[in-house]
Parts: sequence; C-alpha cells; structure tokens
Amino acid sequence: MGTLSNTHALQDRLLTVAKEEFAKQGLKGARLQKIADDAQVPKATLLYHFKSKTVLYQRVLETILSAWDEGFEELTIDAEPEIFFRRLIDTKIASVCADPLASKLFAQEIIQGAPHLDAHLSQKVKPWFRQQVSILEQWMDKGKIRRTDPTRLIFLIWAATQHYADFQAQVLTLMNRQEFDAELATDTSTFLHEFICNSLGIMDPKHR
Amino acid sequence: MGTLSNTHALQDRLLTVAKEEFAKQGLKGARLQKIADDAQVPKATLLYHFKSKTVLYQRVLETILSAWDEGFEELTIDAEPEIFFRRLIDTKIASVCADPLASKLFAQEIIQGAPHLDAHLSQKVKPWFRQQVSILEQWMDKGKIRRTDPTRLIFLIWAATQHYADFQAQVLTLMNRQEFDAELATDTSTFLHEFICNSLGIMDPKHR
DNA sequence: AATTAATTTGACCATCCGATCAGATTAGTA
DNA sequence: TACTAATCTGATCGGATGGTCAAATTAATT
Repeated sequence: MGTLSNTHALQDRLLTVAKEEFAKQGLKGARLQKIADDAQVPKATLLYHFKSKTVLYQRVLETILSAWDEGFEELTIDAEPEIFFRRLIDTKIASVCADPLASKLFAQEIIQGAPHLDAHLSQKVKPWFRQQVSILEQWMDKGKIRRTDPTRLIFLIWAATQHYADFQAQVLTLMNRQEFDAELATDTSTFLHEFICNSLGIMDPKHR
Repeated sequence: MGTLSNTHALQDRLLTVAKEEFAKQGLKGARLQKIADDAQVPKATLLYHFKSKTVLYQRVLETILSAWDEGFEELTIDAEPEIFFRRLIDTKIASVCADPLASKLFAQEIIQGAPHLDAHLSQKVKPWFRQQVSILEQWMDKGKIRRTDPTRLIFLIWAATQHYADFQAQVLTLMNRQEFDAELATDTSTFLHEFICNSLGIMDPKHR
C-alpha cells in the first residue's frame, strides 16, 4: 500500500495547502472549507488532525520558522565581509524566491503585531540578530568596512530582500513582468551585493 | 450649533476609525461592529454612510492614496542628487512616521495581490516611478552618480523606509524600544541618506 | 479471529457578521 | 407651520463559518 497515504504525509499536505490559503487571505480571511477542498479532504478530517484554526495556523508558522532557522544557522561567520554579504543576501533571496508565500504569511503576522511570534522573535531572531550586529561591529573596529549603524544595515538587507516577495504584485507591475523568475532573483542579488559593498567601501575582487 | 456634527465630519471620523481597524485586522478580519463601537455610532449608521464593507474599505484606501500623492507630487526634480535623495527619504520616512497604520494597510493590500489597487498602481504609481527612474538614468549618464540599476535602487529606498512601519513590531523588539519616536525617525533618515550617497559616490558637502 | 485504537466523514449546531428595512428623529425648505 | 428630504437606529434576517459528534471504516495488537 502507498506509503504516501499515512498520517504524516497527509498532515504535511494539509500544512502546505493551509500555508497558501493563510498567505493569500490572512489568518482571519482564510477558510477551513477552502483548505479542506484544496487538499481534497472533508473539513472534519482537517479538524481531526488540527483541532482548531488557530492550532493549524500556529503549526504552519512553526513549519516556516524552523525551515528558516535551518537555512540561516549555517551561515558561517569567519568569512571576509565580501563573502559574508554575498552569502547572507543569496540565502535571503533564495528563501524569498523558493517560498514567497512563507514570506508573505510571515509579513502579515508581523504587520498585525506578531501576536503569535513573541517567543520566536525574542528567543530565535534576536540572538541571531545580535550576533550579526556583533560581527559587523568587529569589522568596523578593524577598519574592514566603513563605520555605520549595524542595526539599520541588517534591517536594510532584510527589507530590501523581503520586499520582492511581499510586494511582488507591485514589483511585477512596475517592472512590466509576469512572474518572478530565477534571472530576476540573480540580478537582484547581484545588485544588492554590489550596492552594499560599494557603500561600505569593500573592494570587489573582480574575479567572480 | 456644532459644525463638528455635520455629515462630512462624521464620515471623516468613520474613515479614520475604519483605517485603524482595517490596518490592524486586515480587510477580512475587520469587524463593522468594532468600527461602529469605536466611532460611538450604531452599526446601521455606519452602513448608512458607506453602503457596504467593501465600499468603506475602498474609501479608506482612496483617502490614504490621495494623501500620499499629494506629498510626493511636490518632490522637485531639478535638485542635485544629494538634495534629491534627502528629500525623497525624508518625505518617505515622514509619511511612514506620521501614519504607520496607512502603511500597514497598504502593505497588506499589496501582499494579497493588490486586488483593489490595479488602477492606482498603473495610473499613478507607475508614471511617478518611471519619472524617478528617468532622473536617475540621466544622472548616471552625466556621471553624477555611480551607474547601477535605477529600478532596484528605488525599490531599495521604498523597502528600507516602509520596513519601519510594516515591521514595527520586529524592529522595536530587536532595538529594545517601546515606541517609534521622532529621534528614531531622524536617525533612520540620516543613516539611509548616508548609506545611499556613499554607495552612489555622492560626496557629502559636510555642511549640514 | 477478536479486540482495541486510530482515522475518516456526513450531518449538524451555535455563533457571528454583513446587510436590510421600517419606523423615528432631525434638518432643510417654501 | 406644513411639507419634504436626509439622517439615524433598533430589530431582524440570511448566509457563512468554525467547531462538535456519533457512527462508520480502517489499522494495529493480542
């Protein structure tokens, strides 16, 4: 018998479908019936696996966050600034490109005051953030990069990348594009890296 | 008799209260009863002045957009790059600081695919955007600023400023602040201006 | 095979919410 | 004052939606 039809696989499918609905409609706007229909399952089955809409939403959020944590934890800190920024930007753009819905869902959660994220923000994001700030400060002390506000620099990278997922509708309209393809992602990554390195006085080794 | 209690003033109050509810809860999540309660008016009265929830939402959007159009239209284009960026950034930060709720509402609308904004994006934002891009291109041709992708540069400024309104919850958590005050706004504006001018090779006249 | 546990599902419920409407009140007008 | 138009509001409706439940089906265990 199909190993695809066990409980675990079903819950994964439900989470994937739910993520899409939550991202597109928001927590309040999402409809359990729609999620169930899209997953080709009766609504009662959905509510058997996740005992309430809120629980389902939180599980979706957890799934997104743990995937991100995984991707960003392995960012090495011993590299030179030029490599560091390239990796940071590439990772961020890649995650935005791979799953823009996750980004959108996350954005809506933060916009509405992060009511389901307090814990994660203080326990996971904040330490990671402090570490990044600390790295930047050390480089400024050593004169490796121009002195500036490290906190706002991280925010800038964060915002500039996330923008392409969250404001996709606007970006595509203004660029006269139909979809966000790989080429657009690469060019964006290159632009950001160049822009930041230029501002921080990091020389381009010219051998890419 | 109080000139404050005429129809026009009431509708303004309803729009203001509605903006807050829509920004905090999203279109689907907003409750007419809550808006009516906050405006100290029966729900039926609210629906007398705006014949449906959708109409109310669209009126709120229009109000926000026309206020923005006003603010950005008067941005002069004959200035030198350094002045241009200062004005652009200051204007954007000021609008974000003056009414973060408007920013949040707008962001949620775009995230969900801008279903109520198609017309405005193509007719108002796009022309303005093209004009800004054109200015930047001219400066690059004249060698006044470093050559880079003007489209993505505008996006970067847009994203970096809007971030402080939309992701306010995250920003405040990471900065250990309680509120987004004027000092924080000024510092952000200064940082961004400096960062951009540095990247574009614009010399700081040093006399601020 | 017998028994228990886990999963699935249709039917159903209670509540909420946007919207309507008729009647009351007020404002405007001749 | 008499009349009309605009505004206000309590009551109520209809539909949608999150959630429950008991019965049926399937899987696991002895």
